[in-house]
Amino acid sequence: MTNFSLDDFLPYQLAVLSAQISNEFSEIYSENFGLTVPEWRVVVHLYNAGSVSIREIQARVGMDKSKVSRAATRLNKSGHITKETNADDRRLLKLALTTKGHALMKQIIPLANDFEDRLTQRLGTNDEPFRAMLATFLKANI
Amino acid sequence: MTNFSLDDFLPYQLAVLSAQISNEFSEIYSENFGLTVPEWRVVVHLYNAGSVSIREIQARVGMDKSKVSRAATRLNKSGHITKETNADDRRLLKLALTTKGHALMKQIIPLANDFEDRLTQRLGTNDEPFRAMLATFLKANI
DNA sequence: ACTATATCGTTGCACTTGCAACGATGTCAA
DNA sequence: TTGACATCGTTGCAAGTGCAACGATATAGT
Repeated sequence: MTNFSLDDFLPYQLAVLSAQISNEFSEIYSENFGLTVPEWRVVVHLYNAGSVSIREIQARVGMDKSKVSRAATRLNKSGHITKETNADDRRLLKLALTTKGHALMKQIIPLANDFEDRLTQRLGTNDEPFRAMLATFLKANI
Repeated sequence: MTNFSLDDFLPYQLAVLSAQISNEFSEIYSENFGLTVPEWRVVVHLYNAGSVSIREIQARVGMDKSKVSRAATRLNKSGHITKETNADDRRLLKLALTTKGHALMKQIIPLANDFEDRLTQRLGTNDEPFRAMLATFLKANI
């Protein structure tokens, strides 16, 4: 009789932990600002990267282009981002934050940092090595 | 101007890593045995726990009861598990692996262990502390 | 210039998901 | 026993998902 424990299985552990933390944080930007996870990711990337295409966001934050496209449509309708075609290559879009979108980020960032701080406290002294390993693992796999 | 890097944000890192590893592993049981993630979790838990209710699986593997219910229906139709009502409390079901379901697990477990070994190799010497922290974090949060 | 090929963002489709509502069953107090 | 309430598993529904196909645009070879 072969043994197998789901609790000790790394893919399962990661899925549970990731879902839990993601839900905790998404409550913050969902309840306060009505954002979904894909919308949050798009907005953050635009905040950092300025004016970029759908394709670049897709490659950068690991979401299917249809997901990015629909998130961008919603954000555009809600007035948080602009969508214009790139004159140099008219297949591409140029997405960018509006003033309203920028103001939104200014509000969310402190909340995100607070959340991150609370996570750090939960990890205690293990925080630094944990993050180091996460970074290493991510770098090796992407 | 406030700064914020998605790459260093723990919820994002965990989501990306978890999705990637989960996809890698799900290819194994999806392509070889046609299982979905919820089905895989149900089958594993039945393999470990014997005869249990939907409710217990829900609590144990962190899935909504409707998700467990639908996975159980599919597994029942494919002949991998049995569904009978619990005589002591007829609100409850008793789910259990069939011979076919058991044989399936016997095939998958070695593949799962192989996958876990390859993950361990990828983590290298960081494997043990990484898992220790994961376990601690999970225990503190569930 | 013209044709074949590639890339971009959108959309249709089938499927999954979470949530609420439901019927069925059990519990407990009056 | 009866009635109020709780719990179990299923199902309807709206929303989200990945994937493939599509039109529009760009590129490269001839």
